[in-house]
Amino acid sequence: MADSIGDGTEGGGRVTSYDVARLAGVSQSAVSRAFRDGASISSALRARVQRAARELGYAPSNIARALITQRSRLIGVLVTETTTRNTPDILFHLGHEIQQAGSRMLVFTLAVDRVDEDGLRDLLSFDVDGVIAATTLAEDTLELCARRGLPVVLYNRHSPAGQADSVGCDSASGMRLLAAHLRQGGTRDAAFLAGPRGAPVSEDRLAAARAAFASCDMSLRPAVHADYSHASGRQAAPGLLAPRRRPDTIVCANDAMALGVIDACRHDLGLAVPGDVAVTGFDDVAQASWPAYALTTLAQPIAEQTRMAVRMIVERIEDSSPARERRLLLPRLVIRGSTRGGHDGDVIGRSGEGRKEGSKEALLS
Amino acid sequence: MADSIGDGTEGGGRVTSYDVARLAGVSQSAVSRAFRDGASISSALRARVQRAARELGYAPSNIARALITQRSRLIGVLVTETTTRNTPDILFHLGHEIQQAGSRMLVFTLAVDRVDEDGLRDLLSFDVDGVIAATTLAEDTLELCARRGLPVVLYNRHSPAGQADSVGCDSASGMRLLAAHLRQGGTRDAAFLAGPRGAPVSEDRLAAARAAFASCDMSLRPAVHADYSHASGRQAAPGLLAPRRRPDTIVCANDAMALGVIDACRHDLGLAVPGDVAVTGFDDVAQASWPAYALTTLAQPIAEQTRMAVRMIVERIEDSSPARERRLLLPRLVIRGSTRGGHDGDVIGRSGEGRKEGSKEALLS
DNA sequence: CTGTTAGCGCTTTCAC
DNA sequence: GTGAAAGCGCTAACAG
Repeated sequence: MADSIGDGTEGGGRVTSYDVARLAGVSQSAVSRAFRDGASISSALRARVQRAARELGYAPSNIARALITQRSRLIGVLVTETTTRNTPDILFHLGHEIQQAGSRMLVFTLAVDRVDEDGLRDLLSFDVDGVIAATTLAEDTLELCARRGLPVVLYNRHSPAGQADSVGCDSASGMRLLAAHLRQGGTRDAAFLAGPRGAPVSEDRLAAARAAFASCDMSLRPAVHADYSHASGRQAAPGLLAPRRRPDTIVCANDAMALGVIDACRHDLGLAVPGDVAVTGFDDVAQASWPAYALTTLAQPIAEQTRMAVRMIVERIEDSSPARERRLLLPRLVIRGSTRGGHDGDVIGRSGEGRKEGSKEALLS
Repeated sequence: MADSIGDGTEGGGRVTSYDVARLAGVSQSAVSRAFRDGASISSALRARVQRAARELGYAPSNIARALITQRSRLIGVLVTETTTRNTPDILFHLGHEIQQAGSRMLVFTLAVDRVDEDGLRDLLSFDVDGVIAATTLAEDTLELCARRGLPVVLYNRHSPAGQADSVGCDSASGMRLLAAHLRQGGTRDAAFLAGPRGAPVSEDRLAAARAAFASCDMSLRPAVHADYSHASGRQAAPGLLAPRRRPDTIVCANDAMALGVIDACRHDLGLAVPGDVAVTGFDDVAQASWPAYALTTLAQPIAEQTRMAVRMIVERIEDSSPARERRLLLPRLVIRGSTRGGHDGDVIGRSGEGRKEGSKEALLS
């Protein structure tokens, strides 16, 4: 019985639509149509072709198809090592969503957060249909993409000049939630542990924190910079918490650093969290919920954000209209044991759609 | 000055080698040769072509090239959600190494650890040059791949029938190191927390532990199964540690579960680690070294293993000889605070190349 | 609904 | 070292 792929005897090259056509006694077009839904072909013919195809173990070549359709079904995903390491869920969900959309994720991991012309050429060279970038892209690079007709969606950053669509997390509203919570817990003197200087996500969160704290009449010291990693957070802690003038709260730009700070407090400095110092993060990575840390943090709605990013890129690929929009989803405040006050496990705010801006769109909220 | 990609005026379609040829006043072949190193072309001509190319922002299409060369420069990487979540470093390093090798990683994330014929067809359809699979592939599926001429390298598992190359971690030698260490620390009665029933990595590690413990005259209770996650480890702990007949040591099949067990001990059950119970893991993920856990574990040499996997797949792609080999790299025992005895921070064993088996190769060690 | 024809963007003989 | 022509595996008009 002809039951499986590759019953064809030889061990050699690719099985082509031509082979299938011959075996089924039909034209190549028939084979082509049999493998594309919505094509006008009788179900009888389709069945015949399918049978011949599975007998030979035929699978249409995406590459050949791409050459003619101008759609590779490849989505380029740009990430830094930092993202891969500290927020692996982003990559995971992106892959999942892209797969759902019938495409595949081609991962470009950048050692440094900077895409130059070579990088762009690389992307173009692999014929990706679109790019989702969780990395920094200079405005002129974005312009080149636009000129090339290569859709780009920025993840957790945006193009001030509106040269690309973007989806991000509304840190402003998140930080307002956090500031209110901290205030209630008695925070008087908070320090901010930022990511690398100039890192968009960190800058955004820092600015948001500053604004939120100001409007709550709380002080926020000048930011100290680390590199987003647990180790760097742990390392920055002694300086941040010098006995002389120790802050009562440390707000971190991401969870990994916050976890490092907590470890430093308890294991290096002999400080109790949240007794001596409260610590907060941002992202809500898996480890934040582990009882050893119980980190109060703002949950970046990764599932929603990635879903949105993929939706946007798919739309742009189909549309290619140059309309640019910026979507901001709302983070939730997840209160756990690393801060004072509130009930452990409380979740404040609803994640999901927040604001939507764009050349064509009005502000929603 | 013609300094950057896309100075070409229009915003339209792709720039082809034909366009470049016309601008440079040469043939298409010349353009082709200018972009392939080792092609016979004068440096003068090459320079002229390059200039025209960058003026137009031309980048050769990998797809068109692939169609003729039969090399897509795409490596399919098969992973389960579990791997992505619990050992993100594998994916990260794989991507890194593949990129180094001049190819790109096409990620296929599987919801369940099982590749069937459809999955295979999918892979073939995307014209990957080869596959690195950190997932279960049935022997007959492997045979189909072989028949198709699709090279496959198995990661952390192997084909008993030798139908694919593989690279893994020598858990047997690792467990011997661990058993010796535990014995020294006074372990008398150890339990094993395994991953899902039938999961190859877990089965392998369990068998290795059993053998190692036996040869040290230590007992190892029948395995309890969880699902590799922190949550599942935490959940399994109460059963594992029932007061009646509590084991003095829990050996876990991976770090994530071990971390969950530690959390359960300290926060749910009021047990001290390692005072009341010692806990060990496997993998040495980032969190294992965080002071809140200080998990004694066997370090899977991910960097070496992924490098080896990529080297092997590249060789097979170039060679296509059907020789199959199995490589086992050595894990290191990293002693930290979750076990008794030994000095915190001690590292036992050298990671790196261990055994190498294969139809053509002799056993090395 | 089905087959025939042309051609996607590139590389590769083969002449020169 | 360089150009002309053919063709990779498929889809997209176009007839019938």
